[in-house]
Amino acid sequence: MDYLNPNVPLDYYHDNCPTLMALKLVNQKWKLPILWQIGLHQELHYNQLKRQLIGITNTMLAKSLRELDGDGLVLRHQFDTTPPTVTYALTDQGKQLLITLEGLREFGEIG
Amino acid sequence: MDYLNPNVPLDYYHDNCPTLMALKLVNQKWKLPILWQIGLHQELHYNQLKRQLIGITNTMLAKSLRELDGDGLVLRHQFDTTPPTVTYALTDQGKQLLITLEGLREFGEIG
DNA sequence: CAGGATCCGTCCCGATACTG
DNA sequence: CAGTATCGGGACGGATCCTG
Repeated sequence: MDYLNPNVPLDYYHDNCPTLMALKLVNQKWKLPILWQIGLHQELHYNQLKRQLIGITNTMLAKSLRELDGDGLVLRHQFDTTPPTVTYALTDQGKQLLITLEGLREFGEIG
Repeated sequence: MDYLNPNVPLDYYHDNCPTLMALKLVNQKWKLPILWQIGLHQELHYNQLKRQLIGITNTMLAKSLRELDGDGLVLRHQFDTTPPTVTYALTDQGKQLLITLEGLREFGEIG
């Protein structure tokens, strides 16, 4: 709780504070639901995933998955068949993040 | 981890899932820093708070404080003097939320 | 001292259409 | 099957100025 120094602008912390960095990983509409679904099924194909997430568009799903992959939360497995097959699974980090966020769930239920 | 039902659109969960609700409380640029600062000092005047948060504008600080108050995370104490004096403190919920988010800090440090 | 009002740029997100 | 390309609206955040 000692992240803020009066002489440093906030943007510095947004790029360095671990808590804010962790929050940024899931601060987009579909990211957490995507992580939940993958965690729930261990491994999912792109279209399987899309069917679970009612209302999501290809644009958002593909973009979110790319970012989650880049952030090391999900693992993309591509099989070079025709038609192509891709599956997504959680990394250990992704699993750890979901576990950590369970703490928030209890809070939300109280409030 | 069983929040998502294939037959229900996501917006429903955004308004009902405790985890997403808890996340929404702090999913704005200055909210968490504001909570940290108040928690750090127990109680702060508006301008004291503003001086700690380098770069924040009156618009954002006042708006964030109003919302945090409305969400039950901070407590606004107004003294009808001239000039007016207002102090902000954390509610028990606000304190609890900060404690919970400490879990995220550990995660961010690993990643 | 503690804000409110207004304007404005940016980025998130959705809709639609197309592809190796 | 698993995406990409493009367009557009709306919310979020910042800048500036004003006030009881």
